[in-house]
Amino acid sequence: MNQMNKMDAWPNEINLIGEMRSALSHLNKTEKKIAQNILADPEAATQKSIAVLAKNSGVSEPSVNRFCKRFNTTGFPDFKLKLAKAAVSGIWETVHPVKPEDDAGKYTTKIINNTIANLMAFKQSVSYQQIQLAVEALIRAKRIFIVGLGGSSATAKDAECKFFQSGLSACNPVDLIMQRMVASNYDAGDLFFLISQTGETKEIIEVAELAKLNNAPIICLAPEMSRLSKLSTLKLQIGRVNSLDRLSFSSQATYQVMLDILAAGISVQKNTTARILNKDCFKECYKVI
Amino acid sequence: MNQMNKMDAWPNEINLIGEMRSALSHLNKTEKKIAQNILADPEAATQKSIAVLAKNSGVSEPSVNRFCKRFNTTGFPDFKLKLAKAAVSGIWETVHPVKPEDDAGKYTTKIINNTIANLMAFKQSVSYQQIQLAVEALIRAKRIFIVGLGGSSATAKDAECKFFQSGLSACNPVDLIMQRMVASNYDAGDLFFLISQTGETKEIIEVAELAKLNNAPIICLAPEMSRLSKLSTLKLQIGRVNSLDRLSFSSQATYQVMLDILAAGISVQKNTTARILNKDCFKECYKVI
DNA sequence: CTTGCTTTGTAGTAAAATTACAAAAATTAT
DNA sequence: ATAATTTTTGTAATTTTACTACAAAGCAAG
Repeated sequence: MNQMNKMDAWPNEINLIGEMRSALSHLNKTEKKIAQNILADPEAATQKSIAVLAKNSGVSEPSVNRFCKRFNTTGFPDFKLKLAKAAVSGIWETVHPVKPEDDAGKYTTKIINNTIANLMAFKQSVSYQQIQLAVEALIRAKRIFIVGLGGSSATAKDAECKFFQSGLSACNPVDLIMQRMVASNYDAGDLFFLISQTGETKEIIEVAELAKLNNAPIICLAPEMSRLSKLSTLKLQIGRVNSLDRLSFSSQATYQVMLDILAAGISVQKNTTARILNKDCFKECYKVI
Repeated sequence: MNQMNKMDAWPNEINLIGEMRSALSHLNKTEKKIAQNILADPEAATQKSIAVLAKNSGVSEPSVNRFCKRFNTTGFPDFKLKLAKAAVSGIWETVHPVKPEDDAGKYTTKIINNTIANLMAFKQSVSYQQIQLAVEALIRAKRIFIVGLGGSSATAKDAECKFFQSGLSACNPVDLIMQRMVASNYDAGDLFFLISQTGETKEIIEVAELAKLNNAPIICLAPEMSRLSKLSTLKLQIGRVNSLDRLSFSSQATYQVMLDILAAGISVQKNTTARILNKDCFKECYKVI
């Protein structure tokens, strides 16, 4: 329980640098001076006294103190502590773009950090209620049809596998004609689970429209405000990726984590004891088919 | 580079808690009191003043100060800073299991935090050199055959998609007979990319053995020391999951991130300008087929 | 048991951070 | 445009915190 509280408190502490960065535009002149001075080398800032930092930033000591308190810290020492934690975690910005001159060490670190940053953002934006509703709907459904195209086809396959392992009847039609067939032949108890990273792909929207014509329930895993999202009964929204640069973005992992969460929810809700992933289990699964 | 140096400097700073623990037996009475008090809850210790910590430990303030200096710190504040860093890194090692009584908020938080913890651990254990070698091998290959079964089938599909988008010739045979066919008909320039979360599944090891018989190069994405790993030419090793409990583990996301890293590496290496993920790109991709 | 060494604590000092308040800047109303 | 009000920033004093010098206590060897 103590552990739990610690876990809830952790990301905010770790992301202090990220918070400063994103707050930068809303800060006034004096605050901006301080923020920029710290962000220039956060690691070094943790070694400075308030007097030195104030002088370097060209402001007074109380200004630095007030600045610290604005970022949910009790004062300068507490701020430095949290800054040190943030510096260690390495998650400085929301997105570190991969550059052509990066070596293996650099792009590896960047991709991992970006993924973590995305997950942290996701954690803050995610709606537990929507997850709860989705879990209930998935369990209630007699058949679940999962559709994802292009980059999301792997995610769809993953969903099929995870839902199936949780004891649900999940099916992932891969070809377009099959998808349309399924969507047009809605039967009571069917549920559509549509996945799209853009939420705007023509073909998946067609599937959604067909399903909607038959008043079929649709759960979507898509960015908020997207066309697919608007067509859906229940929206599991994931923040739109900031950049379209394929090298840097790593939101797909977030989609996969959402599936992990749903699978966990299903198992918890069904009071299923955790299933062990071994050969016996596999045999058992395949027997059902 | 700055990033790099910081990472090199890590262990000494981060291991303060470990250092204290291992030094415990060589410490005298007073020092031991202090160490035990700090180790009981390092996180809490970072919030205390030297006076409080001294009183709690039943020693005087200068004793605490001297204690700090013994651990290569300039004094108490510096010690606290390093302690905080160490405490943060410790969180990454912890995996919190999902429990049947957890509500949506709790299991969601746990799954996300576990995934982040896995990624942090991955970041520390990953070999840049192996990634570099894998990227080079992938680019050199004329044809890449990707195989993943069960839970890894989605990851394999994902790999196919990502490699293909990076301009490589990737193919993901899904049925077993096709996989064996491909493995038995090795041609110069072929490369096998085998994915397994256990590294022990019989069917994928068969594929690896067939490929090995033909002296085909094999890159594997599997836990270290697994049978699959031993059969491979180049090993992209991902730490084995601590627990087999399917509810809690979330290492699959780590596999996906590894693919993101490889895709980034391929693009960087090929000096490809980042490809924009839009309809035009898709059309272009399909033309190649 | 006393001498010399090490360890620990006390008291005083220095440094660092915070608060209270006043001055300056910015905003609003006249 | 200017006076009044609010907000922001800095100065100075206070308080808290950490450190140092030195003395006392504990311990070991002669």
